[in-house]
Amino acid sequence: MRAEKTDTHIRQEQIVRAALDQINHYGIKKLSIASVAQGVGVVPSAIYRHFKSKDDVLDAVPDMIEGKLQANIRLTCEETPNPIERLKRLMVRHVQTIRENQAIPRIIFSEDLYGGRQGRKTKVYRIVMRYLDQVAEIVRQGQKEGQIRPDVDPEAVSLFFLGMVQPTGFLWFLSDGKFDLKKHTGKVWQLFAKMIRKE
Amino acid sequence: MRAEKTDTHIRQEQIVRAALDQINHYGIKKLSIASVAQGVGVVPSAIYRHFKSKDDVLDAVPDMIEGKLQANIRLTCEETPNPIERLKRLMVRHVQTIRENQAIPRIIFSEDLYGGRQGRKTKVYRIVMRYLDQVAEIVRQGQKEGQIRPDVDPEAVSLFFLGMVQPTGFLWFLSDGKFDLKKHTGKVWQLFAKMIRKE
DNA sequence: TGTACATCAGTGAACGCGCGTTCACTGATGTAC
DNA sequence: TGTACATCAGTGAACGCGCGTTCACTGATGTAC
Repeated sequence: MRAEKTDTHIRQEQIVRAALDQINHYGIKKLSIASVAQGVGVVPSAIYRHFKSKDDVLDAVPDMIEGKLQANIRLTCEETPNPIERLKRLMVRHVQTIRENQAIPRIIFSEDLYGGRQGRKTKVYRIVMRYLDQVAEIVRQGQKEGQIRPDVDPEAVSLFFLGMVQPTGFLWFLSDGKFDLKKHTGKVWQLFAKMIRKE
Repeated sequence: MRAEKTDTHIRQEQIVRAALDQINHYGIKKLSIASVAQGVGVVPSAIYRHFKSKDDVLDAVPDMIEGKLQANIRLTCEETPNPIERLKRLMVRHVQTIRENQAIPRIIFSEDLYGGRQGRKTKVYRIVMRYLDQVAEIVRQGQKEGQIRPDVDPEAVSLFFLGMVQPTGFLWFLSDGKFDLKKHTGKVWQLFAKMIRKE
């Protein structure tokens, strides 16, 4: 059966999305041009109409991840102006995003991403640093408004923010979902809030 | 040239060590029976005298990692009885270990480890949880001795301990060493100590 | 002390599978006249 | 409105490479007699 002819811009997005899906469900190791093609509903060689190589497909994946991170920040900031509340909701969103997209840790830590091509590491580094900067900015805002202790270093806090989210997500992944995410993020958040909140 | 005939127990250790080395230098993706064999100084097929398959070689790697983590705990506890000092030194050691063995994050997050075989995930989960328990135990000790605030949850603190170390190591890896590990772990430790120390 | 044999690690050639990639061809869609 | 042609996405067969794994053979070491 012949697949419907579709504009290359649309196909490109479908392909990247299919790649992300494949990674979510089966992991990077199983990601092949064949499986991506099947996800899209075309024959493997058709992929090469839209991307020059598998590496080119992988190149597009971090951009999609950045999109999700940035959306989380935007949505959170629209939701509430309160800095501490922002941090809390951003954490919940972040955990939720990881939960829905196991692909994110899988990709971000994967060799298949970094081994293949120069510069991808730098790209991901930039994405993470940007995210951390935005978190630090929220912290500074909170200090200016007097809700967050002025004697804590915003950069360090942003690292801790990541440190709140990364290990829990990791353990959740390792345990195949048995690690109680809600309970542990709750506990960790309490401690985090205690650390930064001005009494 | 024929390699010297060597006892299988010794060879097995050499092989696992060589695998770890390969991963440290070139990443998991490049880990092949051929490269491991070269590291050991034998011909690829010789590996099969000592391991049934590549998967069996990979199975042995997490044990070696656990050995390093446990050694860190042991050495630290021998060095000082002070709980807060223990945590600090354990952090330094942990970061140092990651620095020397990029293989550890590379393996722990890798699909090549989990994709291959059932149960390896569980094994790593157990290793990490054990480590966290030991950290939590140090925290409890500190609470008993009155140096650590009694109102913080030891489990949450142990997660934060991991959260102090994991993201920094990750960023260091991503940035190819440009991320200033010493400076940032210093900052993060200060914040961590402030959080748990009883005034 | 010497001989015969068993054991076992090392070797290199070969196999087979998965998979990324190429290529000539097909057929649908849009466009010029 | 109809015809000819260009464009471009989809197809399937085939190629080639990397790599894990097998296997028959080699040769060193240890052991029994």
